[in-house]
Amino acid sequence: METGGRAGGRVTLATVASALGVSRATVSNAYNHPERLSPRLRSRVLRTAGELGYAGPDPLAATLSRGRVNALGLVHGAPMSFGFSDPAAVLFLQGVSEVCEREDLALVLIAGGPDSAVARVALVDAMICYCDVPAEGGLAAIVDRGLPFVVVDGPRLPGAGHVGIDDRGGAASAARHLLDLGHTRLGVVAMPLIEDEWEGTADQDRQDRAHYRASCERLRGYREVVEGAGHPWSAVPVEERVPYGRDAGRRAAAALLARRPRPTALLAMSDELALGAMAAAADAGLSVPGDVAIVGFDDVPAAADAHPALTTVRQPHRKKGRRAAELLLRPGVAGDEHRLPVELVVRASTGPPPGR
Amino acid sequence: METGGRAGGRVTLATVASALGVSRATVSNAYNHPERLSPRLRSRVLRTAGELGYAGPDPLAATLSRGRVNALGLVHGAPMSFGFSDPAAVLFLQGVSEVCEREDLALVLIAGGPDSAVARVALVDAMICYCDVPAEGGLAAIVDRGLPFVVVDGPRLPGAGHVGIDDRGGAASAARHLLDLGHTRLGVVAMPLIEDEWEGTADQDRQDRAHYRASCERLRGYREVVEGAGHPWSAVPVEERVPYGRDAGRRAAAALLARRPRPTALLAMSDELALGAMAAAADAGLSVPGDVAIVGFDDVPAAADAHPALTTVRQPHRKKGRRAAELLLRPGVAGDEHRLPVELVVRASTGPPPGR
DNA sequence: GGCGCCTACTAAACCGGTTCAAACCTGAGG
DNA sequence: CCTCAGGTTTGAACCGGTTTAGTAGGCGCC
Repeated sequence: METGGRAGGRVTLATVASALGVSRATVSNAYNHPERLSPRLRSRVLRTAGELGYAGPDPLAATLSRGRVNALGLVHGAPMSFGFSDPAAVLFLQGVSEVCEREDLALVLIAGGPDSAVARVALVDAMICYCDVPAEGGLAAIVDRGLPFVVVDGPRLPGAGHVGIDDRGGAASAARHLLDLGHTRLGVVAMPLIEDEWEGTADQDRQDRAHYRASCERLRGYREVVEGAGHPWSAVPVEERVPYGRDAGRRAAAALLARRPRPTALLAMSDELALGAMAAAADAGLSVPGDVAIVGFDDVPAAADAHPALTTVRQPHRKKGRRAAELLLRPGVAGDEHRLPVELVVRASTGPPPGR
Repeated sequence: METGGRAGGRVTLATVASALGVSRATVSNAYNHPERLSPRLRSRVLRTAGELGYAGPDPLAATLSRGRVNALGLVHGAPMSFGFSDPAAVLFLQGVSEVCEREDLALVLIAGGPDSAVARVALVDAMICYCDVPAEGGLAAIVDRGLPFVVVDGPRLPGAGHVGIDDRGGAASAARHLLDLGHTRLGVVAMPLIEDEWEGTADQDRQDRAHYRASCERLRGYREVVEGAGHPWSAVPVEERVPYGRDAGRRAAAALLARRPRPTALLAMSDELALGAMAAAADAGLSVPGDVAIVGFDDVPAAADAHPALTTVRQPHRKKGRRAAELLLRPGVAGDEHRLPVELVVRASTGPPPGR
């Protein structure tokens, strides 16, 4: 029976082996290669193990021998709890976890970015970097460990897989939609451009120094369309707030809507920001899309449920998660690039500018 | 010249040691106990390691020696992706991850329940069981491994920590709120009671066989109040749907609202179900709370954002997550029970019954 | 000059398994 | 009687580190 601490140390495979007078290899085989044992001996081994309170080979030791952990790592940027507060991230996680589940893998969440102490020692076979990766080798710890990895939404790195979307094209389609409706006074509700926690109106210099790839690309998409239509980009205010949640969107939009002349349309870099912007419009007593049109990015579930339903750029978050995980399971496929499609989804939050 | 290391082989601590003509212990110390080395030798070790492409001690091997993984396991019930689609679960995860982050631990997500292959071999120091645990030893795999664990919202198990809420009391306060408003014809939008994927109106027999602890308790809370007020429980239809998402709530509520006489108030066992029920009310052309009052359970963020804002029972999801994780960090505290408070939050989705 | 003490380093045991080549049976075929 | 085949079982190397007890040498102290 199981009593508390058994004197004489822990019960290991060796304990069982010597209790039976067989070799350790045999006990190991009883668990891992039943067919190599006579059924009779095998059942003796298992019974004795049971009596001794041996729960089977220690996973850690087995892992060391085998060299395979059966776990995928997922590296988040700063606050990990953040990864859960962003609906887009949650969808991504869902996608990753679907694959993990199908393949019987554990999913190891790692906070603090790719250079954190945790990332350096986490027990995984491969890593997914779902965080903004500074192009100049912020991944040293992971690369040095020799782990295969894929970068999501980040820069394309040699030797690593890559999954992303056409951020620029998606942003461009959002901007084009507004211009097509006749808007000329636009404002941008921006995600952070640089990791300095700064808030305010990002001038051209700051925009040029933008670091985060997704922010960069989306900004560039907006800009290309605006300038392509013959409007000066300098007339489009870019309000940056941190972090990138709903409240940030609300504050950024409040600032934009307080401008005179007031923008007639807002380009938000994410749905969360857009949803915050809708709240800001309500705060200001403005109707959407009557007084101000708002378009988001992501198409999270809340976008369709919003009042009015949010026009946005759909990207396949779950599929991104699945693809990232699958990339790591097929050896040799790392190095591949996967760019998933985006699509403008026109709903009720956009319409022609007032007075037109 | 690398006489010590075998050509073609991997660079290990031994490779570095023999390249330098020092012992392995010394190299190990260079990384783990710098103060035990002369600075000069240490820098020689580090430099040589760098030249040889040695990235530092292998985390897996180090873990085997040390006996500590620095990771917490989180066991989910069936589809893990589910854990992410339920907003309450996401909040819980956030709580757990906050602690993990603070303590520099990885968070290992494990699908398939506590008896899955993954749970059996996952590399963790302790487990959080965030899934419905059959009271009769469905946790054998984890118990056998000797891992400390806490059960969340499940049965109280000997030797394990426990975190939960007063489900019965919370449910009771919701029911009492409706009765106080004057409602007499109630309906229950239920989470699954038994793990058989069944759908329909749960009769008394099925209610008695209910397995899932939270469902049981909430049901009992409703019932006690209803009967305490002198109404027959048999007159209260309990509609069970699976899974426990918004769509399930919508279908269950549709069935309830199609009854004649129609219930004037719905008790939903979760906010997701309640939100689905609100959609069903809209489908039926009924106003909330004018024609039908709806009360949820959980107080997820979407509850406050709903139209009308949802009356519900608040439970501290994040705190539950934090508490569960913290319980595992303090040795010897396992075995403790933590019952967190709930609180009725009255919003706009409840009011007096029509014609009163 | 003997003694204790400190620093810098090492040898060897240990963590708990997996695996591969070789040894050991046992029975069939020649 | 010998050989060969085939299924069982084992010895020993290996996975890649950490750690403890202990040694060698240098130094101050009386």
